[in-house]
Amino acid sequence: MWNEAIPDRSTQQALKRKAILRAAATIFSRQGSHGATLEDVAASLGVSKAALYRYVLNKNDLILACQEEALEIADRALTRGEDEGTDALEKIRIGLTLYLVAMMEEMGVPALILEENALHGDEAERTYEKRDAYEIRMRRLVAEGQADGSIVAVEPKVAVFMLLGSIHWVAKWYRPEGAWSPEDVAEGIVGLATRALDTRPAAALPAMPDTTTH
Amino acid sequence: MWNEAIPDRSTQQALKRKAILRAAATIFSRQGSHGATLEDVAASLGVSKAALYRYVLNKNDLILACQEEALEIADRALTRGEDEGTDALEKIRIGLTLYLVAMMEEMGVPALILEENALHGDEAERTYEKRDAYEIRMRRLVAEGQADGSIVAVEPKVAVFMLLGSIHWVAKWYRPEGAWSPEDVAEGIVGLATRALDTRPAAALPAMPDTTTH
Amino acid sequence: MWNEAIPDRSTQQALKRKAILRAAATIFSRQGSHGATLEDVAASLGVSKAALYRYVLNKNDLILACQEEALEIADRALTRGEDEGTDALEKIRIGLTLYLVAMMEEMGVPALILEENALHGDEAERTYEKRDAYEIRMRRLVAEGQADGSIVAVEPKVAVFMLLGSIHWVAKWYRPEGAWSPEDVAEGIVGLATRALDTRPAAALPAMPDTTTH
Amino acid sequence: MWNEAIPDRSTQQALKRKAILRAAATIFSRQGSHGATLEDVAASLGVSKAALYRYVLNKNDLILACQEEALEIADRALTRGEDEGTDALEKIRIGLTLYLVAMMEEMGVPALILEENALHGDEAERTYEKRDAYEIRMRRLVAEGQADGSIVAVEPKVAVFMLLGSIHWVAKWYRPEGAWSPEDVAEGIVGLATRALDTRPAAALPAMPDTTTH
DNA sequence: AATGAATGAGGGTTCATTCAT
DNA sequence: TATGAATGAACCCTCATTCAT
Repeated sequence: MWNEAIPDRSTQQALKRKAILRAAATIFSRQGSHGATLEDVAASLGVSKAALYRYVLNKNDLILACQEEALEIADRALTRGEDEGTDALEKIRIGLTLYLVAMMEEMGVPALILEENALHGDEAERTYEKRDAYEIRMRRLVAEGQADGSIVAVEPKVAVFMLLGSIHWVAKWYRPEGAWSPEDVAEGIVGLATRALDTRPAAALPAMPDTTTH
Repeated sequence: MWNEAIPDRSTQQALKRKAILRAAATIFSRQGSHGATLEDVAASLGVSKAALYRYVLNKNDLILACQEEALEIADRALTRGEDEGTDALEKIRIGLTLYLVAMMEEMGVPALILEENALHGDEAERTYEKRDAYEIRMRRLVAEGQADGSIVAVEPKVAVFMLLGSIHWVAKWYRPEGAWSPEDVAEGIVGLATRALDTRPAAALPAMPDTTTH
Repeated sequence: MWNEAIPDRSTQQALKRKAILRAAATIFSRQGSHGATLEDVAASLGVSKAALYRYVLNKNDLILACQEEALEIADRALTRGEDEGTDALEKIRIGLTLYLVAMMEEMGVPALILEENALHGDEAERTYEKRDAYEIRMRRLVAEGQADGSIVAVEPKVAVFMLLGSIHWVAKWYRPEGAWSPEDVAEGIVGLATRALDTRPAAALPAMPDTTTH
Repeated sequence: MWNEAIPDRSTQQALKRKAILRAAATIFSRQGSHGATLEDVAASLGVSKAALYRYVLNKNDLILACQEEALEIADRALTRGEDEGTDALEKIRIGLTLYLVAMMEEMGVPALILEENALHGDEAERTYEKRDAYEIRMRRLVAEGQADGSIVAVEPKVAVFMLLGSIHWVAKWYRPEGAWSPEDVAEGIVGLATRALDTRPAAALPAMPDTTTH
């Protein structure tokens, strides 16, 4: 009854692992996976480098786990987009917006940009496949939008690359300390990027809090 | 490996340095500056690692030079855009398109993406300033476009981040062996990205050669 | 009075320490003291690594204790050999045979082979001295055998090294799961090794159970 | 013509690799492969740890190479024994003696004793097979000797284990600074060990230079 | 001008050891 | 008493950099 709040051991473990992923994602995202040391990650959590190894197999495993987490968030977000959107463009808009917000909340970073040779090992193959699957899913939505009249005629691949570029780039410039909330940023950037595909683009776009520091 | 014509000594030097920058840019862009070794760069040129040190001070200098080169190309491209475009949106469109094409031709990569801590040293400060100056220049153009009626009302910062994200992301997916020429890619992606800002967006966009491998 | 059967605390302690030594000896003998981790030892006992520290000072102490145990077994065996053997060769034969059997039974390994730098600390000196003392005792027996006519003329040192090599090597090849019992092995290998010294060597040697797996 | 004596680059490389193997074998033999660090090996050659990596893939490769070298020496020695010996016992005697001498001369150690888990990787499997092949070859010779009447009736496996134990153990006690030359040691220990198998054992054995330090 | 060789510094990983529970 | 968690030291390995040739 009253020990509901006391998490058992395995929950503790999971929480700590989650915290490590979060810290790692932030650092990987900024410095690149090769430029980030486990020492960096550990220091940002106030623990020793060796302590990480109770929660993570090795650096590669950590990178992989971050990427997997991001992909799952992306997938879940897109699924909700498909459920809630009325046309394909709206599905994409919702999917990407939720992705950015969820990443910020759960991982502390808007997106995870990895170098080409960041992942290796058998597990990595499967992760790359998931990433490809996500892109294909997006392309299908673009094609769907062209069928339902919500999206203009463009090569779907280019459309998706353009969207993902805009989205992922947020990791390069967004600072949580700034004046914009995660929602501001997500709606602002996704609203703008999807306008490129919109067959009936609005004249005005969501306003964002003014700031001189950004 | 690097026998061109036989110009005088200092021209030779300059040519070889240029070749090194090109090779380095490609590799840095793919693997990140920390994930790429000088051995990688040297190997891609068919020379020994030690040979690089005749043309480059050290790894940091090499990274810096790549970044400087890219910024100069971006600046030159934008200047031509400003000269040739009739309204601000067109200036941007031309500036970005020329940037992508020139990068491909001169550096072998559509863009150079660097990690946050890739540059260090005194020289690096100045380079960061140049990069900021370029972004500010872009933002001014967006504001100009909002004044001249070619660009919709959006926070200029967001507009520029969205454009640069789309543009830089090309480095992640473009493969020169593919069916799309540098011009195809540049026009395709810039055309789409700038449509997001367009007050009078076209219904159709430039078609691209069909391909199943992309 | 009535708690005779219930071993008191210190007996319990001693029993567990003995079990740890046994487990450790087996693992050290196979993997070398440096190649074996305390984790390995603990796992083979089904306890946690930290638990070992209740019974053992540290890894060095554990190694030392194993070696001491082995030396005591060797000494006791040789003493029985001297008591029971009629000539020096027989004393040696009995001493070595009993050693192998006792090691198997008490320590789980036929012999403990340690690397040169396995032991360190002050205690280690005394252990090395005991080991030397055992070798000297063996050499004296060889000399005694040359006097009583049971052992051929050889440099006693070489004779002892040859005997101990044969004996210790058993640790490298003997597998308790195999077809040979500890007694088979001990009599077989000691019988053969001592035949090298025998002035009246038998034409035949003790037969061993046939096996194709060894 | 006159630069015959100047070894070309690849010969230099081979020489240095050989020197590394020699140094490593000595240290591995004394401290065990796990107890020896590459720092130890490098220091004994007066070079830096990193320098080793120009000649060796990694530590495992180094261990493997040492073992391979020892096995080749053993094989060559046994082949010469088979060529030169008149009966099987003499073949073994020659083969083992040459092995010990050659190991001392070429590797600086009389034998290489490795822990059970010293080798790993795909290559290791093949090395273990070679080692097994050598033992089988020895057992066949024992059987041959029982057929030609030179060797007494014993289980060949036990005979070979006893011989190899005596031989390998030399690594534990032989010191090149001592009064015994490699030949003294080899003939002394092999002479004694093979006497155990001899159907017509000599009454006396080769004398060895007297020494009180051994 | 170019290269092979060598090195020091740094990062990933393991492990003996300690400590709070 | 026993364990999970944490750590510092040590080791393997890589790589930017230098140097002799």
